[in-house]
Amino acid sequence: MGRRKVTHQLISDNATRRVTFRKRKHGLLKKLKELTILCGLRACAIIYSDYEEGPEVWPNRKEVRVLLNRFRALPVEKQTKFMMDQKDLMNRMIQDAKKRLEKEQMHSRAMELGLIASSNDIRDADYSEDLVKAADVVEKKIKVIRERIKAVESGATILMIE
Amino acid sequence: MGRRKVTHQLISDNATRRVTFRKRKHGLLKKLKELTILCGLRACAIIYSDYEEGPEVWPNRKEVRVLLNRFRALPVEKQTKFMMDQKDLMNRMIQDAKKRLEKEQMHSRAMELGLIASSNDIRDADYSEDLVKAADVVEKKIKVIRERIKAVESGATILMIE
DNA sequence: GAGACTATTCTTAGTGG
DNA sequence: ACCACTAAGAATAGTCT
Repeated sequence: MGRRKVTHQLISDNATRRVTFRKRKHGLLKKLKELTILCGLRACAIIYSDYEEGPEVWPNRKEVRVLLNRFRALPVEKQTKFMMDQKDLMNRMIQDAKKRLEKEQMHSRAMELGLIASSNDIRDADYSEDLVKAADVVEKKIKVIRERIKAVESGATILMIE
Repeated sequence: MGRRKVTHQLISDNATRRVTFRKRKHGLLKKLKELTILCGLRACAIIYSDYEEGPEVWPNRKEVRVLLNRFRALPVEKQTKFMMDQKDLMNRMIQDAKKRLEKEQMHSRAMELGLIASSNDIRDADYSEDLVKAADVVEKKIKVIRERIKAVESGATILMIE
C-alpha cells in the first residue's frame, strides 16, 4: 500500500532496484519531455543500464548526435559555468551510508566508534557489545557499497538534455 | 492557489516560462540525483538555457567528461537500441500549437480557416469578423513559436546520465 | 525577478495477480 | 519478471510578498 518516505540510499535488493530503476527512468523521461515542450528546449537522453544490452536513447539517435556535437564544439573554458557539487559519487555514497545509520537511530557516539573500528580493522578489540554491533552494521553497508561501485564501473546510463 | 492540470504546450509568457524552467530544472536534477543514489548509477547533466551564459553542469565537469567519453567510445551501431519517437521537436511544437487552439475552443472550421489565412497572407480578404479574429490569434501563436524556434537554435540544454 | 506558500495534480513504493 | 492498483509522498502552477 502507498509508499514510504524516500530513503535516499542504495537499494540493496536486486529485483527491487531494477523495478525502481524502470519506474523512475520512465518518470524522468516524462519530466524531460515536459520540460522540452513547456520551455521550448531540446533534450536527449542516453541511458545505459545493467539490464539492457545497448543504451536506450530519447527522443532519438539523431537528436543525441546533434546535441552532443553542439556541446563538444564549445571551447572548453565555456563548457561549464559552475559546479553544483564538488564531491564525487563515491563520496556521496559514503555520506549517505552515514546518514542511513543515523536514521536507524544508533546513538551518535556508538556510530562514530563503529565506523572507526571497521575502517581500522580493530573491531575485535575491547568494545562493548553495542559498539561491535554498530561496527557490523557499518561493515555490511560498506560491503553493499563496494559491490555497487564495481557494478557502476562496468555498467552505465547516459541522459542528455539540450 | 494550487496548480492546474499540466497543459503540455509551450509557455508563451516569458517570465512564466523562465520560472517554470527553473522550477522544473530543479525538480529534474533532484530526480536525477535520486536515481543515481537509489540505483547506483552515474549521471551528469549539461543544461544550456537562454537565461545563463554558459551551460550549467551536474554534478561536475569531470563527470560530464567521463560519461561523454564513454558514450563516444561505443561503436556507432551499438550506441542505441531503439528510438522512442520519430517526430522531431519542431513538429511536436506545431502539433501542440494546434492542440492549444483547440483547447481555446474556437470552433474547428474557424480555426482551420484562420490557419490557412495566416499561412497564405490573405487574411485581409473577405472574411467574417470572427474568422479574422481567429486568424489573428493563430498568427500570434505562430509568432511565439517562431521566436522560440530562434531561441532554441542558439540556446541549448544538455543532460546526461550514466 | 526571486522566495514562500499551498491547493492540487503527479509520482511512485508496496502489494496482489 | 511484468501489469494494475492505490494510498502516501513529492512536485509544482498560481499567488502573494
